Amino acid sequence: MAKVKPKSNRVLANLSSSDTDLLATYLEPVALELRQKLEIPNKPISHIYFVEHGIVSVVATGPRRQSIEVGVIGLEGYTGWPVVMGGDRSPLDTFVQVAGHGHRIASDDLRRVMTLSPTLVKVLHAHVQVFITQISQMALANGLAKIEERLARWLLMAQDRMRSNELSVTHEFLSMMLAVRRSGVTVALSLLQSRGLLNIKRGLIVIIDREGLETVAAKYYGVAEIETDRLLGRTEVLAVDWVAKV
Amino acid sequence: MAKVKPKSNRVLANLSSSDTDLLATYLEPVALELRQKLEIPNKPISHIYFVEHGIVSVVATGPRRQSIEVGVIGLEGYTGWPVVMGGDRSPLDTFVQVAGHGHRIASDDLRRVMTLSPTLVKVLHAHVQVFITQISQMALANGLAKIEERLARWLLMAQDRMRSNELSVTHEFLSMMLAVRRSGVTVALSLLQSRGLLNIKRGLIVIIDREGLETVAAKYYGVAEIETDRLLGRTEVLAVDWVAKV
DNA sequence: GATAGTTGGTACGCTAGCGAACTGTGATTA
DNA sequence: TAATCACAGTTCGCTAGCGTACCAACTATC
Repeated sequence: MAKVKPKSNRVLANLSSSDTDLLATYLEPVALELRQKLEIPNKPISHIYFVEHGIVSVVATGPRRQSIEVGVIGLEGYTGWPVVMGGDRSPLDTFVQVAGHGHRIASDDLRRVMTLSPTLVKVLHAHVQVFITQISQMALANGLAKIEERLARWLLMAQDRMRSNELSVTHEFLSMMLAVRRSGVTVALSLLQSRGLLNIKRGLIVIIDREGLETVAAKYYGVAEIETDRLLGRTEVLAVDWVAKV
Repeated sequence: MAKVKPKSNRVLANLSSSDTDLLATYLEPVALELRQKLEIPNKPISHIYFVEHGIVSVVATGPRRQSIEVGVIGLEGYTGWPVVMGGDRSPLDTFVQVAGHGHRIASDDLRRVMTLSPTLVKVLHAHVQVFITQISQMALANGLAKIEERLARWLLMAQDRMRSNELSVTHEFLSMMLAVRRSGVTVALSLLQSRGLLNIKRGLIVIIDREGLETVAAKYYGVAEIETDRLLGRTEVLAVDWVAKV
């Protein structure tokens, strides 16, 4: 059987080789299709997805059918934290925001494997800590930041995960994630462009001045990222994503 | 040694009797003084506090020294989730918002005890799930709700934890928790009072019509509470708080 | 009972962001 | 090549909430 040893996912990259082998038996490579739903609110979670490329959004829905993004998962993490915490569901939506690929494991398999390896559990828990920090920063930004600040923050977080200056997203889409008007996004983006921080193309945003964006995003960006580096290591990109293993 | 078997805390109430005994050795009763800091951002957490009476606030700080509440802990939970998750700190502030009492355990003791009892860990994890849900609902409310809705939500959550219709809080204090103007709180409270949902006294808010408040708070309130009941049991008040144990 | 401090009510002009609409423009398909 | 459609830019009047300030009322203290 040709097993795969994925290394671009920072959680998987932190596993010992024996834990990697243990998981590898159950991990299954998957494509992450745009808009694919990985979890349905209040329904049992079938699989845990370790993202290697692409972005997954975790979204909460309020009254009036409005939704807002509360968390983002990319190559630094995995979906399905309730399973890791002994549960099987959450009230949140989870879907693919930027198509990509990754590996997944069935919830039951993960539950079984977790009982076998405390060191594996430790690494999985590290990302839960990161994720809690990220949500709390999202609560902070949603409550206090202006649109342009939240936008800068979003772009930085997306760039971190995509490892690319070019982000294929529409204003319409961003307006849904931030829960603001579409034209509000257009105005804020124009502002950032006029300051030379990025270039707007149709359906594409090109980041030119990352440091400038960080200045705009102020302290709304960075806290969760420091936690990620602290808990999952400063794994600064691994160019080689896949290593075949016979 | 006179050990105490606290029952008003919903996490402790969910423990098996052997886990209760295990913890009891290390648990120490503590008063929770108003404004007492239980955790300092980015510093090691010394103790985990199981709240039995009172309210603890978890707060994130942004640029311009502004802060906003991202979570609340009362008799349904405990502070110090990073320790349970294998860490030792978080970037968040944690302090006593309404004075009360509880039990605490040193972080190192908890770490040790957790290695001895998987069933204990399971119960501790249940509250982490609840807490994540709560923060995500906070991110939702901060992003989409109006002041009066957030206020109604806050009052309901406080009432749940204090088990009382009377809440001793000032408008000034509420304005800090919600990160809005003090006078914004006054106006919103007046509105709620004019609808007959509550009475405003100096330094005191008396809830008259809880259901009315729930209507105002709409879907911003309730999701986290359902999770709490689901994961920690519908422990509807235990009038007797303390059971002495020789 | 006088005084000082805390808390709450109100008002003013201002800004960010809203909802709704209309227009332009690049991309795609017929 | 024309028609269509998704996407982006802009405008209008409007609302929620802001910052600031001032004053009233209650509380505590001397």
